[in-house]
Amino acid sequence: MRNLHHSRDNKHSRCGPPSGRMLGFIQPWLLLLLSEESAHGYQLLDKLNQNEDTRGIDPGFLYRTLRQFEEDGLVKSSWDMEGRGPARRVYEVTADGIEYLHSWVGHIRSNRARLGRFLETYESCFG
Amino acid sequence: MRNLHHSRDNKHSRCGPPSGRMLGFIQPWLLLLLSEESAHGYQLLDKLNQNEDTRGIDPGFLYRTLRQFEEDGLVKSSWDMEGRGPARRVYEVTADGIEYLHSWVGHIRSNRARLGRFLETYESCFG
DNA sequence: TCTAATATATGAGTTAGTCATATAGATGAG
DNA sequence: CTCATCTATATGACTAACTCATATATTAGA
Repeated sequence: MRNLHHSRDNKHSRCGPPSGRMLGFIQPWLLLLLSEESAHGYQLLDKLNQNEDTRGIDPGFLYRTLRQFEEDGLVKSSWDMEGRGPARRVYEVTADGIEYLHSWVGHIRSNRARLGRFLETYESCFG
Repeated sequence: MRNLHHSRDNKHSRCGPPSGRMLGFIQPWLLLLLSEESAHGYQLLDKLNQNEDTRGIDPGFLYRTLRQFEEDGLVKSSWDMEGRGPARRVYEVTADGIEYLHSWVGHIRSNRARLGRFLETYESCFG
């Protein structure tokens, strides 16, 4: 054991200690936020940081993800030169993006159910 | 878009399409199964393949994970030479392993809750 | 004796996400 | 005016967590 109890001071282990964020969790949030209203990266970064569940995302990851979304046709972007500060690249979700979000939600539901089944088995063994 | 709807025929995308397994999901199952009863790798592989939620795991990954668990003190192993076929390395969970499983479950619960909160937000926007 | 099942293991590659850092325009303090 | 800071986007290098392919050895059965 040693440091394994505590999340991040553990350099050698490859067995995925209970810490860190779930993978592939930010992306559906991005599409969902963009479904509510179009926004630029920095704005999305702000919104994600206001939600405890999505806090602390790496900006580099966010911007790259948005560009990838655009390459995949899930969003499209345009420059907003108005207002103060440097130009913003404003993202808008496409019909494909919304469709994709819907299918993503299906997988989220089934993953949630899977976690539930694990917990049931756990509880029938302990507690 | 294009192939993005369908899980795996998608070479370029980095945005995590709704497909594939959740990361870090097999490991708590391993500790849980070993809490129920000690077993060797091949046996665990069998049990995982009988559960739809954990089916299809890579044997190499399983064996490496078990060795890592042992290095971290979560399990301990001994050789079983009896019976037919080649020798089996039998794993037994340790007290640390069980403690670790409990803390893992805490994170699983909170991840499940997070998915729930995402779905709530999604449903308040669509459906 | 050849094939298949049981059993464990390693090397190489991929993917997703992190960390560090670069760049640049706008704004306010002194 | 100029320097620091905020806003905003972006890239390079790295790492962690798997996946894929393959190696190896023992035993059982056709």
